[in-house]
Amino acid sequence: MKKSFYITTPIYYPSAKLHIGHAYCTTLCDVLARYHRLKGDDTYFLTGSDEHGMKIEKNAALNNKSPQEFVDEIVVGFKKLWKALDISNDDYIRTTEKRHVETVQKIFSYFLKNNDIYLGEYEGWYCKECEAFWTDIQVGEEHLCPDCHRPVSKAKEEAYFFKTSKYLDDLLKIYDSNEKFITPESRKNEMINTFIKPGLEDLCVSRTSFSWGIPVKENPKHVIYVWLDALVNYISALGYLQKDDTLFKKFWLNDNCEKVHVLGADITRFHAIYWPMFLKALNLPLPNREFVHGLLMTKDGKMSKSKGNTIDPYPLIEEYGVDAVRYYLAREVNFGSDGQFTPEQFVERINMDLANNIGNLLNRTLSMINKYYDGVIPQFISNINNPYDSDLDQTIINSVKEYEECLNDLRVTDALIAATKIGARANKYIDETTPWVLAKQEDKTPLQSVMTHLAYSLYVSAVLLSIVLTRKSKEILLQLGLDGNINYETILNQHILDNVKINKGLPLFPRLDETIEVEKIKQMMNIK
RNA sequence: CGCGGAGUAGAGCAGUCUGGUAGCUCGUCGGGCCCAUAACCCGGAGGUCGGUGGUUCAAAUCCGCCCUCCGCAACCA
Repeated sequence: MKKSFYITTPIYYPSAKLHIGHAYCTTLCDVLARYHRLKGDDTYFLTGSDEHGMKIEKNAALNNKSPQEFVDEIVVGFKKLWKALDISNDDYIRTTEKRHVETVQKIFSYFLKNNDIYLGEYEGWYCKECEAFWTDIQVGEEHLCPDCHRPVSKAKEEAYFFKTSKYLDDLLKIYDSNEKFITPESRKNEMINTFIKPGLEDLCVSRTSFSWGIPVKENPKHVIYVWLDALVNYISALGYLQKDDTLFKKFWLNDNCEKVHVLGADITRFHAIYWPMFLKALNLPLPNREFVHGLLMTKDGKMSKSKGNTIDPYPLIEEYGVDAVRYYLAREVNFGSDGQFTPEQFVERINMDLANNIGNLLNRTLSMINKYYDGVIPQFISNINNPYDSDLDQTIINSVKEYEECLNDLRVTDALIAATKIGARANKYIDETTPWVLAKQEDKTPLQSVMTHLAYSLYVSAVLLSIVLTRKSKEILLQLGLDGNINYETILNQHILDNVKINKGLPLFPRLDETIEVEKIKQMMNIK
């Protein structure tokens, strides 16, 4: 049976402009989605926005707009950024859309009927800012919100609650049975130590203190509180409890479909604890993996408006191209740990991996094919007397294998390291075989094997990197004389370039002058 | 003692689970090559692995204590 793959980003909150940190997360998901499509898996990639809540209501009022107008405008900006970054999402879910609202309401009603949700009066420590209730242990002796450290106060409010106790055993079983359900593992331990061991409270799933939300049908003065609303996007977008639920059946209900949520550490709790419980209560399958990605920070620490150190992805895309930005994001920071954005590293990464390695390899190879073979790649042959040929062949096979293993395990960074090994090996191969010497020999067989090996190495590199270099990979194939279509099935076909007329063009990635470009980027960063 | 992460060559990191000649990328210095985008290839220098005490024949790696930095609380993946 054909494999399928469903991947989601968090749905971003439209209260401010997106910065490179959001681009980071979305790009990683996009790379994974493109990989699975490339491999021929049935793939569905979802992103979207989480548009309800008190903060939106407030911000809209400050701007003299209705909440809907307010979010509509911001969401246009979100979509524009994803387009600029070549994000290949199959759908974009907005929690204010009818399809989502209806699904959430149906789920809420079902939970009510099923006794998973009850109307209670909560008396507890309430943090107004976080819109959250906390336990005695959690607020401590000083009665501070464990989340925002502001003072909390005893509050009583009529509210609906989800009975977490009913599903706690299920949750622990999930953790035990699937080691990779939440990764990195430290995130799972954090959940257990911080929230489960101290005693998990029932989750408050409605609010009466604001109105910008999905109304509870049975009791319209309540709106459904953020997490029951937001998390459901992952299935409402597929048509769950809607007239047309083809996608939901095809992906979510499909045992052969790997379902992956990528998320930030700040929302781990909701994804790791409540989302599995909701799904259990609905008797639905669980996602296979919840991957908590690291933060892309600057030297001043985490990016934030107040620090003035946020980085807008647009100027970077304009100046260096979408391929370079995507490559930087996918390669620089080890997926799962925090990383630092510095202008120096940005420029260095592009120069080393893209200009010097793959770009220069293409340029020097095509020059030689022009010079020695009038621009036509000869038939692929291997020189048995040349140990370097078999070594390069082996490197390619190993790299492809490693690339697949890494991506199957969501390790994007490692996969790219594997992919760029081919270019590095091929550059070395040129020095080892000295084709300019071979060209002077009468027997052209050795030269032929070198040139065809180089061309093929470039072909494989282009295909592997196509999930990141959405445009330049095609460019490589075009310069090699192919039509620019990426096809993974032919990746191990060494004869794909036999007798193809190359079409040498400009350097793929011009080498950047570090001093000048670092200065430029620093200026971009100062335009707060 | 709030929770969590981190301290390894000039920079950024891997290695720590499963103790046993300290590794990668970049920079730097020297050499090579000339097909190429001052690129590519080879070699050298550079680290008492935050500190300290312990376990051990042996510790970056295991255990104890201490120090420093960062994130989780303000619009913020």
